[in-house]
Amino acid sequence: MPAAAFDIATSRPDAAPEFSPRQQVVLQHALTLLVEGGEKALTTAGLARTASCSKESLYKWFGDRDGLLAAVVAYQASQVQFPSEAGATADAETFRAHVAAFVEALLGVLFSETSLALNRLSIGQSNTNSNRLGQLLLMRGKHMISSRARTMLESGRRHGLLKFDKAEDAYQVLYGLAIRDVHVRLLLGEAASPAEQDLKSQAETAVDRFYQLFGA
Amino acid sequence: MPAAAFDIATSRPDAAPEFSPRQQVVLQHALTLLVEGGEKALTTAGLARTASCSKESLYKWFGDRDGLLAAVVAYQASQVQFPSEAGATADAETFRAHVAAFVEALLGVLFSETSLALNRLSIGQSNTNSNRLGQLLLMRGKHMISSRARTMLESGRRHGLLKFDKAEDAYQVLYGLAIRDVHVRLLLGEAASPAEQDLKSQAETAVDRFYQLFGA
DNA sequence: CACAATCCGAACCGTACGGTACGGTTCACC
DNA sequence: GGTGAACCGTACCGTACGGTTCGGATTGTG
Repeated sequence: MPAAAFDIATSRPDAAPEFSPRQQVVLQHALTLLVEGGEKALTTAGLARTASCSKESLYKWFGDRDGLLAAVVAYQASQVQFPSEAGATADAETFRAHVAAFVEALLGVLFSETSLALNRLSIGQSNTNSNRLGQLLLMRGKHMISSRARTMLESGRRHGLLKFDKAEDAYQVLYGLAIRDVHVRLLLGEAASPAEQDLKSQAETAVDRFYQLFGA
Repeated sequence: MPAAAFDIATSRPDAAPEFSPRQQVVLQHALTLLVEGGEKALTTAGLARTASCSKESLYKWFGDRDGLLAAVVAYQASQVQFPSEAGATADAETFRAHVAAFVEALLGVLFSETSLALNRLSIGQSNTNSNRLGQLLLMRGKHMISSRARTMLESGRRHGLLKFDKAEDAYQVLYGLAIRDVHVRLLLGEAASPAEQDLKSQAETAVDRFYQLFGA
């Protein structure tokens, strides 16, 4: 493996890769290409042309094509921000609103074109390359979010607002209630129905049902 | 488009493609290659060698590579069987068991390596080729199953065992409770946890929660 | 100005794979 | 036995793309 390749195994999950501004611009172009045309649209020559850089620079910065793909995933993951635990769980009403906001943000991220494109990319590669991309996406994306969610839910349990045994299970149910099969259908290229595009009400319904199951 | 290509647009969703026995053997080999190595492992030359047929025959039967992929999806879809509505909803107990069995079968299909491989393939191609594979998989797979599920749930409602407004919504919730994010995690290459491999108890828990939400 | 580093643009190479052509074999049917 | 269709195996072609190399332009530094 080239020394300049973006190394996943040794990089800490929370260590920002810190791409240079120029590199970030290039990665943004790569992301655009990916969103528009899928993986086969992201060729080294095409990216070099689009981003007005040389292939030499691409290989210098990212090692090889796989390194480039990994960098794109890492870059996008670093761009995604979640509303942080604003205020330590005041009353029941605001906590519930907090959960709903979390779910809405989750839907917003998962249903965005960029997230879909990266998931498609990682899934398409998941049985090659010892599956580096899938691991990266899971670590930087899903596991990150799920740990955030667990602390939120456990905070609700501490305050007697929720009741469950394992936070992980509760989160999984919340996820299932919110996402259902919409994610996979979008990944497969189906368009979201109008109702499914109304993230706010989708989140509300999911939280309603979640409280029916886990409300104290 | 070659005349011999497997045509999706005009084929009825429920019309069996009726591949010849020889072709089915070849498609089975293709499926094996796909499961083992993903899309890039399924080359026309490789399939010809593995299945002991000539590339000329492949192109004669399936038109081109896309036609081959479509044929693989259609073939596998035709292989999947679901337990049919056995007996028209006797008592509450057996109906609930029926629902649980349905969910367990659903989990069994979605988590199988072949289903995962085909979903990975279709998702990977979903932003090319005007997305033929995704459409096919959705029509032959998900929509097929969901219509089956809706009639089952509506039967339960008619007998006063369930309560919901729209069967589609109820099914989506049942799906979400059962699948949660496991499907996507498997698609990304993560291994299922031991608990997630116990389909029967997973299905039971999901049905429990479903009844908490929609039981009459 | 001299020097080094960086990077762009373009040309180039090797390879893998989709698709085609063709000779030879089997087999059903007359 | 003769004929034709279906098919196998293999060789072949064109192309697209990953990766490398190189000349020249730009920029920064003492």
